[in-house]
Amino acid sequence: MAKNIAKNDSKLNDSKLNGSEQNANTQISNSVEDYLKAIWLTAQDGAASTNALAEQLNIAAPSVSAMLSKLQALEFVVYERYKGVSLTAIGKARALELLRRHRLIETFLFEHFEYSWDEVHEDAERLEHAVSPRFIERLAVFLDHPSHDPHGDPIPCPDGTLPDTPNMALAELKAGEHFVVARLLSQASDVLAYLEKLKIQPGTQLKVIDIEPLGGLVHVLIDELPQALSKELAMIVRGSIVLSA
Amino acid sequence: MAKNIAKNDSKLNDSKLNGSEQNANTQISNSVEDYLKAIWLTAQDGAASTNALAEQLNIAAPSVSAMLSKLQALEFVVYERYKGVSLTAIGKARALELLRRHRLIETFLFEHFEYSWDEVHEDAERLEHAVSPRFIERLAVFLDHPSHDPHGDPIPCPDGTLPDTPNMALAELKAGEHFVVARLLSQASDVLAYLEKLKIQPGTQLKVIDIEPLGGLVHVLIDELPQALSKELAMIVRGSIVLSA
DNA sequence: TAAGGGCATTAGATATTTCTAAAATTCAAC
DNA sequence: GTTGAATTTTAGAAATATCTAATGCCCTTA
Repeated sequence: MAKNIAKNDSKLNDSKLNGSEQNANTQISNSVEDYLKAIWLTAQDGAASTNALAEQLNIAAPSVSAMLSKLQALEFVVYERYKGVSLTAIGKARALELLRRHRLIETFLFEHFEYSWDEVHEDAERLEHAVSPRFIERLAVFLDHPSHDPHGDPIPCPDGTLPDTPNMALAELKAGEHFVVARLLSQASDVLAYLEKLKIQPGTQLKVIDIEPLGGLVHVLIDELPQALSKELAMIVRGSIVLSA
Repeated sequence: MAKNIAKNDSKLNDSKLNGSEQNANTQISNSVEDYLKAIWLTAQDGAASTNALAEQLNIAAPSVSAMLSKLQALEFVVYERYKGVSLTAIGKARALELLRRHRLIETFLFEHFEYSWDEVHEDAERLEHAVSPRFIERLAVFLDHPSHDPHGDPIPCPDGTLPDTPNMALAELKAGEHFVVARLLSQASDVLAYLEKLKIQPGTQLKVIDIEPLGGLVHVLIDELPQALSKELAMIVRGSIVLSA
């Protein structure tokens, strides 16, 4: 079926797409959902490359190619061979809806089922495809409509907007500044576990003692204790400057 | 692949099954899980017919035939062409594990997410395939290890045993006897809604006023109010006799 | 501007689960 | 026992999503 689509594709092809109108509310497969989410996570509002998606999804690049043609036919993406792919309004809405499910589920597992920070992701990854709109609505009420998940990532609202999220990197601060951590830009469990050991989590307050000039090593004070973070690690710690100590 | 299996099958075929030992803990598909559960629900410890399974699963009979051959090869069932199918010990364990997931999830949705009695089933049907062992373990703790779900159905224990469940049919009582409802043997939402309207639910106490001799109509007293149930309906209301009023 | 490397796509195949239509089997009734 | 209806299975096909191997495209570098 990917072949047929690809053949129609060969010259110019915005004409006569088959599944035209009904895709705003159509039931879509887990795979399609995953691709849409991956495109959003990879490119936000820009264009994602096939290889980047293949890596994000852990799927071989040719499989991604075939699926992109299918998503194009479904009008979830705009895709030009060899040029990358980006989400249409409908595709983006679907991606954000899935992201909302994912992050609400993570929040629930973390707050009520005593999951550790790095355990939530893989379970949420499967549950997000299985929950109904009713479940998500009730879950949001149960959690009292949180705006951010345990990693500090914003939870998309039902209307498709994203809550504001402090996004300054710890690595960009200057000596003497005070900082409150809002978000950790990583899903890697070893990274999260390391940061947890340093007591760096959403809500943590810290002070920058000094920044090493060459490698960008960041010296901070957390709970009166001095700690050091590499520039790379300090780049994924996001938050905002605070004025008073 | 079903064809290959079927061909090997033709004469006698308990020899050289391929996936022999590892199926006790192997990851199995949603479909396979559903079939195992359906076999258990249809036949408990006996043998289920192809058509009965097809109806239970809402799948065409030939599809069921093919799948049964596959389940046989996986050693989850004992299956003889034209003779019906029954679960092996491994298959039964898998079925009960899924049933445990299903009923714990139903209990959760009912007790904490304000699902109505008849809403829980369809959501549980999808979630049961998506939850991890960790999730179920935490859920059981969260719910304080319930023995029965909102319908009064027993929740299998992790070791594969089933809690005792009062199982006398309301239709089998005699005039003057007192009864406490434990279980409603139906998943049909119209049936459940009707019984809810009559205030007949697990825990309800009632008294039998009279039983109509020909059609078996049952007259009962619930909360001082007289009600009448058909024999058919009174057959799915299960529970136990109580001595004191 | 020609070559080469890297990225992306086509080609061809496999696994899984399902369907409808047609053939086979079973079993009960005559 | 034979027949006929009901049940069950085989045959053949389709949809979905994935893979590896081979080819095609693009763009930088010389």
